[in-house]
Amino acid sequence: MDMGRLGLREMKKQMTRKTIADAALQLTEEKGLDDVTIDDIAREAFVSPRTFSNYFASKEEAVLGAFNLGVDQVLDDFSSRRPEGPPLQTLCELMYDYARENPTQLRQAAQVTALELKNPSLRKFRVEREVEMIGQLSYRLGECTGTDANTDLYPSLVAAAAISAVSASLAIWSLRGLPDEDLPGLIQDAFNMVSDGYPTQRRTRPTRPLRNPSDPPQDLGIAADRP
Amino acid sequence: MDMGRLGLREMKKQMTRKTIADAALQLTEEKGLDDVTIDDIAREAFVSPRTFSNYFASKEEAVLGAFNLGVDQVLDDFSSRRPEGPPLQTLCELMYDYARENPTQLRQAAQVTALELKNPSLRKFRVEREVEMIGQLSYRLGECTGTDANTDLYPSLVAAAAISAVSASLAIWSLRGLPDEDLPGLIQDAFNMVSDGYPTQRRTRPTRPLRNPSDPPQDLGIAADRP
DNA sequence: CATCTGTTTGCATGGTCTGCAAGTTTGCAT
DNA sequence: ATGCAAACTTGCAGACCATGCAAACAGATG
Repeated sequence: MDMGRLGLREMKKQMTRKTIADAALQLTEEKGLDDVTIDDIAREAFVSPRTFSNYFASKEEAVLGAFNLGVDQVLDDFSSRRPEGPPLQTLCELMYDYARENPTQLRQAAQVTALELKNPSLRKFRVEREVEMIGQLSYRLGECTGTDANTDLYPSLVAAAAISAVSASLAIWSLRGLPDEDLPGLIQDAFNMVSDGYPTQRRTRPTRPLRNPSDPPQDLGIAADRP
Repeated sequence: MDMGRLGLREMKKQMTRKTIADAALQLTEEKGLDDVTIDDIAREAFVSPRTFSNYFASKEEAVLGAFNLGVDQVLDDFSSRRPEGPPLQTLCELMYDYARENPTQLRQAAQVTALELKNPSLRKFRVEREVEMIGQLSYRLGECTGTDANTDLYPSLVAAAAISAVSASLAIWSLRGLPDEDLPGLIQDAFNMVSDGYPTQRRTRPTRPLRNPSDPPQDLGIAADRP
């Protein structure tokens, strides 16, 4: 039997996980993470403190668990693609599409930035996740470009550049107050800047318009093949 | 009075700090950080556990404290410079010079990578430091290029690119076994790759020779002004 | 020397993490 | 349905960690 794709057991587990994560997030927003104990979170989520530890290794992981960044999914998409064209361009397209199609998750991701301002202990954990992503992406880039991520600079640098592009876009978007529909444009700008070699002092397109005909974002990647 | 630039009190403090950090490092290499307690480190350093906590907030900080990366110094140098030329080129020059002049400290920095393989809990703390550096650098870049790091992508992206270049160089250098005199070349390669927009599949120059006349590293930054 | 300040230390407290064993729920096959 | 096995929850215990406080101590200063 298939039990609707997922056994009752697994369903409950996912639900418990989400309940705990949400409780952690809510309490953190209320009182600040430093004034929240694992016992508080467990009580709020109707589980024992011991069970909390079965799901998350720390308060911080729980809070971050409330955000399903979904970027992993993009990385999976990238991994399953046939290598064609400059990796940065592919990644930009994937991220751009993802940002347009999943505004909610991206909005959540950007909220982490705000949380971090009031709860600095979260930072370690978020950036560790980012570095983890860079590692995976770097490995995959090595595979599909025929370079060795352990020997060659190329995969690590490209991976780091791509993740920074997204990360920086989210940060700025957050500081701008999360204006609707702005993020995909920011992401494209970031990738363009990266693959153009960081042209000096070119300013980021202001909040609006999203599309500026005189500065077409489609020029992406052309710089990536120049010797 | 000046007491030879530094009072006895301050001298002792620095010495205690270093003693603790060294003890932390040694024990970590012996037994692995997970099997080392703060009490162990304190005993090894002839201080009370309470004093350990006066100096470091955690075991991990203590271990990292044994490495004086000195990159902060480079950032200070950068901050005190008159803005001229593309920032990435300036940063490359500074880092290149620093790498040539301070092989010991760079070697130490690269050793952190090795430590991380056996002690994953260190990672969080190291990358947090890196992100901290990106933040500072980004702020300074905003200042000296007339852009706002809170609004504009440019400063954050350049800062992230520069730090990744160094970080990736160190990682690969470490994996290659820290061959003498290789690092400055790697750093230049990394910065070149960054400021050329990550040309696809260009392979990193092999371990030797350090200087390859047919691939002059002096072409740095020329891509940074192309519109 | 006398005093003032900053450091070390022990102690106490509250919080976190992990293993273990007992009890409960779910999955699955009969 | 019934029963068994695997997985999950929970309480408890033990080790570790972080921090405030106050007393003792040592360097600085005049």
